[in-house]
Amino acid sequence: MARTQEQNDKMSLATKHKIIEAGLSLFSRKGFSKTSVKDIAQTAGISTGLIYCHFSTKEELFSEILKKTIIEMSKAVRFPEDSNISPAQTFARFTANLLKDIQSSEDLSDYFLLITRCILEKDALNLMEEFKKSDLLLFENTARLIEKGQELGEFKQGNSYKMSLMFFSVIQGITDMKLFMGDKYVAPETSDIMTFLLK
Amino acid sequence: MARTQEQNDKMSLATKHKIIEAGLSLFSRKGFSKTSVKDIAQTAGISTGLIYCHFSTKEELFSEILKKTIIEMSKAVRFPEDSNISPAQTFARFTANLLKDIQSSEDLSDYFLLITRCILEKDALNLMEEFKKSDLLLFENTARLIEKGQELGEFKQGNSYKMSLMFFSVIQGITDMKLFMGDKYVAPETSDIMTFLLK
Amino acid sequence: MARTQEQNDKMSLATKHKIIEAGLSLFSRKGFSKTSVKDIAQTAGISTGLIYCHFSTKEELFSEILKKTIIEMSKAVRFPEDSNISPAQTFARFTANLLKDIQSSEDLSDYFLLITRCILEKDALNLMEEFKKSDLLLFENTARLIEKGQELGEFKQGNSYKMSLMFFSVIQGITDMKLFMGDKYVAPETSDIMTFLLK
Amino acid sequence: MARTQEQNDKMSLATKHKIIEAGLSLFSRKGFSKTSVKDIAQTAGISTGLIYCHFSTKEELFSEILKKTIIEMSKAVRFPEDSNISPAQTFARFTANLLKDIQSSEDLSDYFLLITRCILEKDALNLMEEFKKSDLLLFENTARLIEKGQELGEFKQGNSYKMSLMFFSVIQGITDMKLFMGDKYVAPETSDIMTFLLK
DNA sequence: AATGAATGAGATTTCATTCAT
DNA sequence: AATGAATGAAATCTCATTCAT
Repeated sequence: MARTQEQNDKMSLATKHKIIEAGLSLFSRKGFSKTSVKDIAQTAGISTGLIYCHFSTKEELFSEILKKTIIEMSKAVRFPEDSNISPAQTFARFTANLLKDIQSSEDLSDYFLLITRCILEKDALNLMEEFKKSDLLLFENTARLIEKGQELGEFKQGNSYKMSLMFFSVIQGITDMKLFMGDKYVAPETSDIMTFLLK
Repeated sequence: MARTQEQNDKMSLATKHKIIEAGLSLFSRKGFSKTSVKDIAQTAGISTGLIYCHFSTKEELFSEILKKTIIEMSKAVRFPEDSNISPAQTFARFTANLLKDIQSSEDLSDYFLLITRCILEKDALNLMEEFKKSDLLLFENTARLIEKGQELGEFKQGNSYKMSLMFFSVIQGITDMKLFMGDKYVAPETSDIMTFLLK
Repeated sequence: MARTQEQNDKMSLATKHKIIEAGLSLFSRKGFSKTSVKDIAQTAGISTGLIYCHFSTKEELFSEILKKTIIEMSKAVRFPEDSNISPAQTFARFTANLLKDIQSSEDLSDYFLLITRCILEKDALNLMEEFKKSDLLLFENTARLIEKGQELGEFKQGNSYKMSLMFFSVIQGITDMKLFMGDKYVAPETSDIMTFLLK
Repeated sequence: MARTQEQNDKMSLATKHKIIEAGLSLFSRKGFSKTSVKDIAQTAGISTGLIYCHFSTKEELFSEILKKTIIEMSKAVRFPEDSNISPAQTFARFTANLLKDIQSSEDLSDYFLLITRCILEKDALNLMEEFKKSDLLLFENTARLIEKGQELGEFKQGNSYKMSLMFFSVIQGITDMKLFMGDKYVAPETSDIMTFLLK
């Protein structure tokens, strides 16, 4: 008897998930060019060919992972509208989490690494298309959060979009340097980063 | 008639220079993997094989370019001991220059691009070796400059090495984001960056 | 409740038929190499694996389709022994039908296309084996029809087998050229083809 | 000392020639899909990679060979304007040569095989583009030759272009059948083929 | 020193075939 | 019988490196 539709879907999804996990991990650590499809398959514990049942090219796999990454990050910075937590606190928590992640090379830092490492290997323009599809949501969400903080008098005045970009520039830079220097890197404190936002 | 030793040396040096120029330009714009040895030869206006008379592998060529780049940057941040210019002014000038370069994608920004783009593609550990050879001079010079500023009461107190790393992290991040976003990027002002340092 | 033997057989036969239909259509239009087993399954509306319940390899499927095709064509040229229609008329009708089919890319022309396109992609020798199994019936039937025509004084004298081959060569060539040139092809008339047979 | 430009050109040309020779032979005998680039390289006695110094893809190699083939055939059918040989004689010679070639699987027949076998494996439309580039010269040259014959009263009246296509259809068909049947094939005589043209 | 043709190892990709369900 | 996820061998293509001249 054939497997049911449901069973197949579950298998397929599980495999796709394994591939994306392996891809994220390898792309973010080794970059696009130095990560081979074979690598990814081995890490995911499947055959090379199977990857091509789920993604038509290596590029497409990368693209999809990047898209997911941006969405994931976007979620992480989302400001809880009805919450009692102030923008400054949201930022501080997010930043502290990130710094911890960067220090221990986990979760969130993978996302930044992916963007840092891999985007730079590829046509920035092509990737901006991906970004546009995600509507630059991340930067805009963050800008909106900054505006809230400015209204509440927590943050300095200024162009909120520019400040949002500055914030992510700093994070990018820290992620880069950590990757680059490894254990030699002495990470800044949350407060160091908040300096340019807080009054 | 055979060329004299001297003539040969001069030619050889000129060729090597051409290769390094071409390499810096291509590696910083396209990254290590996407730059082929043939590309470099064509840009330098020489034959592919000739590169291997001067460098034994593509890796070595990259390494040498990186080393040169770090030394060059190190020079640019060197604090003029006997000058009348204060550390804060030195930093402000350097930062302003850099931001201008980044905006117009020139000179100094090439160096940062090279580090950002290419280091990340390679084994961070391997490259740290290169760095060690260059003695992490850049970061230490900068740390010393920060110390001077602290003595003069211009800069915040704190671990100067950590602050030095923070400074370069910010610069790295800005270079990345500019490359990534192109014209969409709204660069910060010098003063935004100096916030991290100034009292 | 288990299906009866009979029901199973009927289903099995229906499936096999669907596969052969899909195979004929795709092999004749796209050729052996460019037709994938998955293509055939999709066109037949079944799963890939099911094809292997009915045919052990892609080669075997092709072989079987070819065999059927040759038999089918053989039937089409069969001379109705007891009929009032003369050999010349039989030929003329067959040829006219064929030319019409070729012009509109239908039925009979599929058979010729299959032979033209696909046989050529494969080991001619291997396929001759298939042909032998079909006893070269087609060519011989046709030769016999030519002999009848010769007896009746309708056709030129000559080696009837050779003339039969010549006839099919001409048809093959026309099918090829039509496929190759598409709308640019100006097909010959029935009479043009009959020239070499008729007195 | 480096090789001179001339030496390099000679080497390069010799290699390209070897590749084209090997390609023509293999493509015409085995078809496009079943001929691997490795095959061609081995037949040409060179490394696989070297083929890609001369042709950017397998498709391009095939295309170039096809173009050459069409030109070559076009030359073979060219009517010598000022000659004493009549169109009928030109045709008869060409046809006789071709039949001989087909029988012994040589030279000219390779060209027809290439067209027959390989064109059919590929997008007819794509290849028509190639043909258009060659201006369908072959068919038109032949049509012109037929017109001469008609003026001289040697050939039947009728649309010369259509007759030209018919002629090549017959040749194609014969080449196909010969390939298909091998030694079992009994080829027609020159006169059988001329029937279509002669009064 | 200089050339660029040539090599060959390794990457991506395709697809006939198998297999667990 | 039926499914389609999974495999793995083989194909195309790239490119750092070598080598004859």
